[in-house]
Amino acid sequence: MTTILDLARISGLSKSTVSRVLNHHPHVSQESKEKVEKAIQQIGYKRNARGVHLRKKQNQLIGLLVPTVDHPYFSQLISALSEACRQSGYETVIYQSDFQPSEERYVYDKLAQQEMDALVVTHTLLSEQEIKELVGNRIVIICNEQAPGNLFDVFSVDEEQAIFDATTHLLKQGRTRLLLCMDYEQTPLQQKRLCGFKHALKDAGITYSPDMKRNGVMTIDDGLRLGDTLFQTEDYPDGLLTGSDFVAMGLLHSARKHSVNIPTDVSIMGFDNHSIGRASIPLLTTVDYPLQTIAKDVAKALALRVHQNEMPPRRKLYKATLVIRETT
Amino acid sequence: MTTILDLARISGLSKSTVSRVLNHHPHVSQESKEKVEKAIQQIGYKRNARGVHLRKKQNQLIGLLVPTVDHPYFSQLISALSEACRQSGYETVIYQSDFQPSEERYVYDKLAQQEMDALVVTHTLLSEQEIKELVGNRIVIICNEQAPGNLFDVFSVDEEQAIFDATTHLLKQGRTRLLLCMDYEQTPLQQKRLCGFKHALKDAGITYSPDMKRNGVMTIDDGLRLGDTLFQTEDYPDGLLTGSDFVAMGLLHSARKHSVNIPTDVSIMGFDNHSIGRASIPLLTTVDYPLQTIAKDVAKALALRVHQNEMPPRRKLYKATLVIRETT
DNA sequence: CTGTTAGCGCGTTCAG
DNA sequence: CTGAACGCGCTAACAG
Repeated sequence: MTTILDLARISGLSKSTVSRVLNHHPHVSQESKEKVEKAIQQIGYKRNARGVHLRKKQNQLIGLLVPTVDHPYFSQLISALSEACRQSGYETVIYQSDFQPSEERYVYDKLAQQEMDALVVTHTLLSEQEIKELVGNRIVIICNEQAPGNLFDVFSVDEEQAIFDATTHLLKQGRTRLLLCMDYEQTPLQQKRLCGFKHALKDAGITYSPDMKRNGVMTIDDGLRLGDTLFQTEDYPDGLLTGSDFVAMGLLHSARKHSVNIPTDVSIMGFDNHSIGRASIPLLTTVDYPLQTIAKDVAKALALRVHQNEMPPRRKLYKATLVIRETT
Repeated sequence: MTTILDLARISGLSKSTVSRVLNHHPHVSQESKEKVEKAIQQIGYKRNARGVHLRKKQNQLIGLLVPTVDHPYFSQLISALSEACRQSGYETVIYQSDFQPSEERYVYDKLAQQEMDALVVTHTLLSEQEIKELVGNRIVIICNEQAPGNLFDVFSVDEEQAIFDATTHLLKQGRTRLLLCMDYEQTPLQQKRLCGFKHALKDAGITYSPDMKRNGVMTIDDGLRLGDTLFQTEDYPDGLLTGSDFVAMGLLHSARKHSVNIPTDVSIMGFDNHSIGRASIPLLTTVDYPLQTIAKDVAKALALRVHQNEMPPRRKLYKATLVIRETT
């Protein structure tokens, strides 16, 4: 491998002048520039990023913590965030926690060890305090996960309102025996959703009971299984609220298999506004949120903090909207 | 930020002994270990990865080049590859080329500049020679993209055979007016598929004509649009081969909308064996391949080459299998 | 078992 | 406008 020292020798200039040319500094003579350019061509020089990273104490890398990439919600999020970061000059490294706190801690440790300039957290089982303790003064931004925002910037959808609206929509159609499908109940996000759900029920004068929620439902297959359990009984719910369009697709399929008519017998509400909802029969009612906008705001905040991290944490909520189609 | 020099001062040892403790070298006294451990606790030392990377000329980072992450095939691939790499001690940074050669070149340049230890290419518009020219002796592995394998390791599904089998399956059911849906025809992978398609047709005594293929079909919405075009005419094809289960879902939906019966009027073949195919009506016939196995083999090859890159390139083909359900 | 010494490749003062 | 010198934080000979 060749270095800027080789360039210096060949061009007859010093290391520093070569560096200046490489970094397009303003005050270098045209002559020097040309000499260096020629030397670069001559020996096929390639800059060594690792030297730069050490010297500049930056590596233009953003960590992205997700539970799993193989889920339409997270793959959309990764796509948007990754693109937005790249536009701000940062590449994205993916960390999958697989819902394990131990894996999460591992990632925070990587951040503390400066494997990346900042970390975007999209799902966590730890509290802000716990995270803070692990990462110290390094940069963390929380995206679409519920958190108080006392210690870190938080950009997220108002999940409570989203589920409130969705629930209210079902209630207005006369549905009363509702079921809320969640993935991991103990996460703050799911707690918020449960809150919105209870709130809407209360407003409608319906008393909430714990069997109106279901835990561990996240994939198409989960939806299929849940539907098969539900629809083989006689007193299945008449309104199903899911946390993902894919779960809704599973439920829809199962309903049809059991000759349960959608939406006559049961209403189904998706979540995420994935394109699959435009190819389902009947077309899927779902919840949409401004993912692109969120991603851009996160990338902006990231760039800002990398440069200057002494601001107090910010918090921004985004409004979700119902996309009413045929399953409700 | 504290450094190993601080640890050395506090523990009364030298930099090197501290480094040895940190890296769990065999020959260090219990006493030294304890001194260093104590110093670490005392000042809350965290290793600076960037120093290590420069010194070791490695950063335990694997690039993963995909056209887009927001596609079920690629998000599955990323998930599997990312997990397999992590098990080999490598993290994964995602590069989305968005089907732009310019973006691709940008990534190869990053590799040449040692932003990562190696690159896994899952889709490319450049030839092996062109890539080689850009990356020099740095490590590239091609995964599930067709390539001769003269210059790089190639691990991929036998796409030609896969489409040959799928086509033959349709032909055996008496389908004769077939249509092959592809994304970007000019990629080597699509060329291989087209090959398998033609081959099967020839074996059945059917002459291939260019209107038996369709370009630019990749998403659910593409499938919906294509179906709407197809099914509004009278002489639509009676066998549809797709490159993705999602495209198949779009076609399926459109068929139903136009009162075209599946599989009576038209057979539809998916690709990828995504779980969505288990929630479609009718259940989707599709093509399955051993993604986990491929990912593990890629990760192994990666680790091998990082350590010793002087082997000749290897090539391994994996067999795809038909999953026959109800749409054919 | 430990300390000394030398870089890894680069950007950036500070003089001139 | 340019060069000399320094150091980012760490590992790895080599000698003892």
